[in-house]
Amino acid sequence: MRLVTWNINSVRLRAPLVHRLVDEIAPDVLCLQETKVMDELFPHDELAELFPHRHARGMKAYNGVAILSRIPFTATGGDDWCGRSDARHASVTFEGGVELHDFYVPAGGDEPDPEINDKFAHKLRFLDEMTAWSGAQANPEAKRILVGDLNIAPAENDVWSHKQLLKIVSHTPVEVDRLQALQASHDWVDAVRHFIPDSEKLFSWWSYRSRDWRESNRGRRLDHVWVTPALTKSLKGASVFDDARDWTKPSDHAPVVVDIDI
DNA sequence: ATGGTTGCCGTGCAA
Repeated sequence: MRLVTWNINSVRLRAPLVHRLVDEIAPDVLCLQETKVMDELFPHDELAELFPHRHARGMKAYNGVAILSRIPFTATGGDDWCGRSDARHASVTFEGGVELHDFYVPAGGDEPDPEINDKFAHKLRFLDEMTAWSGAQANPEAKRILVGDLNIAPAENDVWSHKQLLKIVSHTPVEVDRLQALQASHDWVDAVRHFIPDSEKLFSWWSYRSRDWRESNRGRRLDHVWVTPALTKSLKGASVFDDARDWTKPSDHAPVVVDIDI
């Protein structure tokens, strides 16, 4: 299974780019975030030929996640978090029992202080709820995959400058601690760092606000693919498809690709 | 220290 996660930043605007993605790297399963469309308006017609199986949870203008697949699923779901119905989680189960969870974690605003920034407080609460959820079902036999835009770049080489980003939301110690607690709660394995060493800079997002994203390369690794230990031996490869960041009218995120024997 | 860009919607807000 070739699994791809991509913050597409409007699935209606960029449905043509999904076609190009399929032409170039042929995902079997594509997990999207920031679809920015309510379910009634999801562009099923444009995507049905590429992905006959689709599960979308969206809302108007903001957030929204979707799982598109060539492989059938046997169940679909998705929870609400922090008491809000803001379409940040979708899940499916494949034959054989492998669960896939697609998340869009709140970005958290600009000010990294939960006392004065409600959006940052929401982000921390969201991560705490995810950790409780993940830990409650932890089981060494379980075959689960967690992907998405987690809006945190945890390691020094997940950002262009560790020192300069320590007080920038997405790389502050308080968020990184929360993400590590989530990861520890089910012994989640980072499928991308499983193949690409920690010593290597690796990013999946580059701001629109730079003249030449590749030349300045001020990126962050915000998009992640994790698997439970029972799936570690099934991992076959991982990469960031940064070519897509150069496409016409690109998303500011690049697709993250993981190959798994399932 | 500042501003830089994008999408959706409606001319502001979130990223």
